[in-house]
Amino acid sequence: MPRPPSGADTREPAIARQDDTVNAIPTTDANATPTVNATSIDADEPWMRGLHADTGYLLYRLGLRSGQLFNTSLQESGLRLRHYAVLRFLATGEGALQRELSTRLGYDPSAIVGLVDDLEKLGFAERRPAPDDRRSRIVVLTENGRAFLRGTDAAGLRVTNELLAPLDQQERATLHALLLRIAEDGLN
Amino acid sequence: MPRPPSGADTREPAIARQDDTVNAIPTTDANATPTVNATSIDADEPWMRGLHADTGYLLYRLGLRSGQLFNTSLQESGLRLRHYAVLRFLATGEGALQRELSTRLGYDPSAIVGLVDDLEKLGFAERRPAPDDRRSRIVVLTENGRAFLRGTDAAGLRVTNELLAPLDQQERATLHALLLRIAEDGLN
DNA sequence: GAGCAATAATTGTTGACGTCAATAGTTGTT
DNA sequence: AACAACTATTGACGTCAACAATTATTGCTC
Repeated sequence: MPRPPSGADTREPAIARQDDTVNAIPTTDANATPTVNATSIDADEPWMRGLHADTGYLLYRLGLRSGQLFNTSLQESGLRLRHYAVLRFLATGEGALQRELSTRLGYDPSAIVGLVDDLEKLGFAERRPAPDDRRSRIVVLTENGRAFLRGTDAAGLRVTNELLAPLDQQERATLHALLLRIAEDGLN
Repeated sequence: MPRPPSGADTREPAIARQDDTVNAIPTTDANATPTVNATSIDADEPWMRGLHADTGYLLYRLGLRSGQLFNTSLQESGLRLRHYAVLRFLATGEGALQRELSTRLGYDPSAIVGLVDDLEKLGFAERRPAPDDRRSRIVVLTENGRAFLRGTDAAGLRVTNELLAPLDQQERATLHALLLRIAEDGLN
């Protein structure tokens, strides 16, 4: 049983397709690669461009690397990137419902449960009953959690620095701005 | 036994406490949060910035989204992003050793095995014995594989377009250039 | 020319992760 | 009082990355 990549992701994430620029195809494929030689068939055929020609793939790959860097930098603290994300989110406000964490961070509600469990176990966060709705729990940072964030802030910056090493300050700023535009688009 | 954040990715199972910075007590939180009020403590403290202030985290998150988009766009073909990556890599050259695929694409050798298995099963690629080293296998694109790439190229472009929707052509170019610089740094 | 370290492909295992379905407790509405 | 919608939670399934171990093979060395 190989790997029939059957259903997985989900239902139609509202793919707003737009062929606007798809039409703008090269049209320069004169040589139809008769034989399979030519050590490096330069990208005169769109479908044989290198992967790095694709911004989407670059994002995918750099995202992986970024996540890995974050995780290794966090590993001695016993947390993972997702815990860190929750902590950082909690630090921006005044505590949040688990539901809120789920939608804002993009994690499944069932994932939030485990993450908050871990954070609670480490004393970095607490669940408190919501006063107005007994179904909800409000998750708040503890003083320990704040201290932890203070302590790992430098490490976080170091990771970002390492990742963006080849860029100067100016370029980092524009990169960040561009990424932010994309991220906010999808209501992340 | 929910999820003790113990050993996972690598060694260092230790939960590891860190008192180092715990001593570095606030100094600016005059109000020791006696209650849980104070609607929004503005980001005058670096460690309570929003997550989106971190380029690394943005990359991580957008990488996820990019991967998902790619996968959903590919799912009807029975392949996943990683298969597509292999195909695209094969298309750039003249076939490759599995070892080569592993190092260049950044996947574990054991992952390559399954990927090539699937591609072979679909008739998109073939394993051939390497003439000079009987340990190695050379993986080559079949004509079917080429046809498949031609067919899905438009879909790939559509995905990238959707992802980068909020950016105009100029901005996409600079984003791509910046990402490429980063990617090539780590020898991807 | 027989041993021996290194290497390529492979198998198997483990933990993290995303998705989905189901359930119990709760809320608001009718 | 009944019912639909919602929150947190549990459990299951499949994908995926990271490793360890194994087999076949190579190249080196003594």
